[in-house]
Amino acid sequence: MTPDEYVEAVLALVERIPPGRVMSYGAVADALAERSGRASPRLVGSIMARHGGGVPWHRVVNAAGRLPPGHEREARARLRAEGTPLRGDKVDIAAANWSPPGDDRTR
DNA sequence: TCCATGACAGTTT
DNA sequence: AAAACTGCCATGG
Repeated sequence: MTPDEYVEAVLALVERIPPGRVMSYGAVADALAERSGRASPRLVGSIMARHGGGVPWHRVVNAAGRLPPGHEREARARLRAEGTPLRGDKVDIAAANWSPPGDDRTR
């Protein structure tokens, strides 16, 4: 799989995240690992930083529910507008965690 | 080609 | 419970 397609797959998955829900970078990487065979949370993060400009990146947070550095304010505002379960300035992962349809592991 | 860096995660101290 | 350390894989210099 070429890097470009990998990026495309990540963006596609992020776009599929329904409003009010979020996914951790690790979850995205894991879901993608089944198709690409290789993935790491860092990669997803890097990809989002470089190509995340056209997708709801605010629906992707790190495992701690922490918002991306430099965009915390914006992400917080958007998440709150979408009804995402927020715990202070973080996302309530336990309640907002989402997995893509077709992924049997969490089902 | 090798070294350093990065919207992260999981484990151990 | 919080902080620090190590592991991950691809990209940039």
